[in-house]
Amino acid sequence: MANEKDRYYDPFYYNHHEQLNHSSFPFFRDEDDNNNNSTQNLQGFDHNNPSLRTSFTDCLHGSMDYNTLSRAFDLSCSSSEVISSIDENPKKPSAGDCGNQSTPNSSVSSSSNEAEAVIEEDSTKSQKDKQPKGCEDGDHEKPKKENKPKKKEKQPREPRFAFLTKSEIDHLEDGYRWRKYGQKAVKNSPYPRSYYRCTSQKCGVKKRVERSFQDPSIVITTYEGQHNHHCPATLRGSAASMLSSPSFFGSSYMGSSLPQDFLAQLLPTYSQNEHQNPMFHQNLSLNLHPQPQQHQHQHQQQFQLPRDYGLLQDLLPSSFPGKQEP
DNA sequence: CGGATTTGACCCGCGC
DNA sequence: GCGCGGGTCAAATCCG
Repeated sequence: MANEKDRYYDPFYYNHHEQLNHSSFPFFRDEDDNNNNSTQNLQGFDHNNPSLRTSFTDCLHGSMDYNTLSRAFDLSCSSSEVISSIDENPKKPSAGDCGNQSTPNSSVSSSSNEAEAVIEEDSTKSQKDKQPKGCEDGDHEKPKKENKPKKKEKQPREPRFAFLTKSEIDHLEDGYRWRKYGQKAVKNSPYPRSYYRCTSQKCGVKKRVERSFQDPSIVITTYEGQHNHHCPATLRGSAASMLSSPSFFGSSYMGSSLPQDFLAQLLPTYSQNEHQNPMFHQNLSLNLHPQPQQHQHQHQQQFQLPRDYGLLQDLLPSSFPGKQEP
């Protein structure tokens, strides 16, 4: 079914419709201002332009994981490799609060390995998963399924972000601890889909991991929700604390020359911590110019631009390559 | 022994 | 209403 919903939902839609490629990829904003702005191509963003590629990727270079960036950009946390973000939500999700992070849109992530795309899935599907069916509501000791929880009111699902990652590792390390709670065979795919939940108490973040059957080297990781706690296993030191701070962007960096200044400062700091960052060892070797050299980089890293590219545009200095002039 | 994973069963939404 | 498929539960099992 190639309806609009699937179009946004299915990562492969973009691959197959070449809306998502290295020369242009769309950014969907989950704005109320919907639709006219629902798609935003990165005019002037030439991924083949080395200077541009490096300007952004360099900064994130191998040293930042998606958690870091997502925090920095007020995103939900997720794992590796991201290049672009697509929001299928025609309307503002406004959910996924889980606490502090409330600034909408914008999604940036970095990762290891070579990412193909990032898609924010929508919350229109069922949300029965919102609450555990048969859990603690007292009256059904024989929980197992026959508890008809009297029509839970339709509660919007958390925004979801799907990451396409080129990796041989299914479950990519992202610094958070996950517990697998399910696995399902995927229709038309020999590869199963795994379901994980954040092990942190009161953190309802979930993620699904599956491998593309069309390109088995690609792992599709879908995050749902936002962590309401700090990443337990990642960034230590200054970069971590800086990025973890909700006020980070709200302070001196906001509204100024964000990417270059911010990233320029960030990178060195973080790089010092490379050896401390577990992710770095695992899959953060970076290849800024993906070329036939995969043999030496089993995992390559790229990252994604903020989902709300428009917002980023505002923050970009005019000298930033690829910045759109108003 | 406690936590994580596996896995079959079940629930639920959706399309026909 | 029925079947399908996605998502979740929870008992069993594994593992450090």
